[in-house]
Amino acid sequence: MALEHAILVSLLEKPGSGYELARRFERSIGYFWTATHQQIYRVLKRMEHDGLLAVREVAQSGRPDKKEYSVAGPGRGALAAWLHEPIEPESLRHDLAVKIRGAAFDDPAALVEEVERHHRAHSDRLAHYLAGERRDFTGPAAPAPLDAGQELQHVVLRGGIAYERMTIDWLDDVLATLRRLRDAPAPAP
Amino acid sequence: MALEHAILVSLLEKPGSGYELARRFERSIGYFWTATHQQIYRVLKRMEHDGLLAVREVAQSGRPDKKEYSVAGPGRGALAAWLHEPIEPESLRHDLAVKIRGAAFDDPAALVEEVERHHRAHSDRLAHYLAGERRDFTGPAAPAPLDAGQELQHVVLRGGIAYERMTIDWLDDVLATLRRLRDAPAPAP
DNA sequence: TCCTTCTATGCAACTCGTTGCATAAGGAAG
DNA sequence: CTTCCTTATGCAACGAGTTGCATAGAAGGA
Repeated sequence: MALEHAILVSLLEKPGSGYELARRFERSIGYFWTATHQQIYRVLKRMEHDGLLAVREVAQSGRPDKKEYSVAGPGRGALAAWLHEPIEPESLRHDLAVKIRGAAFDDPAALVEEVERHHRAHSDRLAHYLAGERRDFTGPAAPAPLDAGQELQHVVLRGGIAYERMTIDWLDDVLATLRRLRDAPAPAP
Repeated sequence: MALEHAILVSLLEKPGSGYELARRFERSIGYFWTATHQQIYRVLKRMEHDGLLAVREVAQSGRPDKKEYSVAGPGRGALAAWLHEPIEPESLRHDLAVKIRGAAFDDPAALVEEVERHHRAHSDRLAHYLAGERRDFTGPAAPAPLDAGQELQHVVLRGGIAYERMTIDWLDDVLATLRRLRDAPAPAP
């Protein structure tokens, strides 16, 4: 049910349509929770039916009409209730780690290219996060002082930055290990 | 389909029953991929039906019989094929981050306890990983030199250790931010 | 003696999430 | 003029994952 809560937070930060939410889930909020537009539309419909959200039909010129969703009173209540109940520390789902352990039963060197691809992807994300941090929080165009909401968004973004930095360092470690296994003769078991 | 591959890797490392796999998914492999016993039993059945796995009924004394699964030829092939096809860099699902952003619309201070709980859980996991590293890879009882499979298991474990260290540092940052927001008067928007 | 825990497997019902497809109007590129 | 991209919403089918429950023998503690 965490998608519901992510939607509530995003709509509290700024009301918007399903389409707009889907795009936010490719950026910002999506760094910590992903969803496709299908899922978002379905959940929005259910949440509106349950009275958590209010809809407003917005006619637009030059583009299709949209339904703008905003959080209703019970939606705020549902979010508050969730915030006060404890959640389990998340567990990772890291398929690359599975692949690396699997490489022992195949050719470890064949993974080098794949790991390099991931390395580039994480470097790109890091650059993107750092640009966002300068733009919204630490650069000259950023508001000062920050309000509570911005402070919290910033600390979450710092988590994303720390995650990408850690991952990049680890992928360097993985690459060094794969290359060592490729170049060194395998020791007898 | 990544659960299939995680199961293949785990069974190649050591054949075992569904029950044993479920316990491995609470430790070792489960640090990077989680699954309940229901899912494991269902997927094992399907994989056996598809010819990826072989089963052997093992009678035991003093406990129920078990079905020991091992990887069949086509299973090895399926794993190799997966290893050679590129996968998308994973995206996080971090509900605590959603909660932190949501705290802007509730009481940020109310999250302190929850974040401290997560801090303790991650510290415990880190201690657990470090103990495993000493036992299997760096301590006096560890084999030397390590073979390729052990080197790869070690680099994956180093990733888990780096992740926990990074998370603990970030949670310290989160706690400092929450306490600052609690103690400082909110600046006018 | 009863109650719980451990080993071991499984069904049924449900929600969550993905993939493929469909529609429809406007604008930009070729 | 056609093709592609963007905005905007949605259905249908499937696969992934969770939750609750059931069974059953052996061991161990209250």
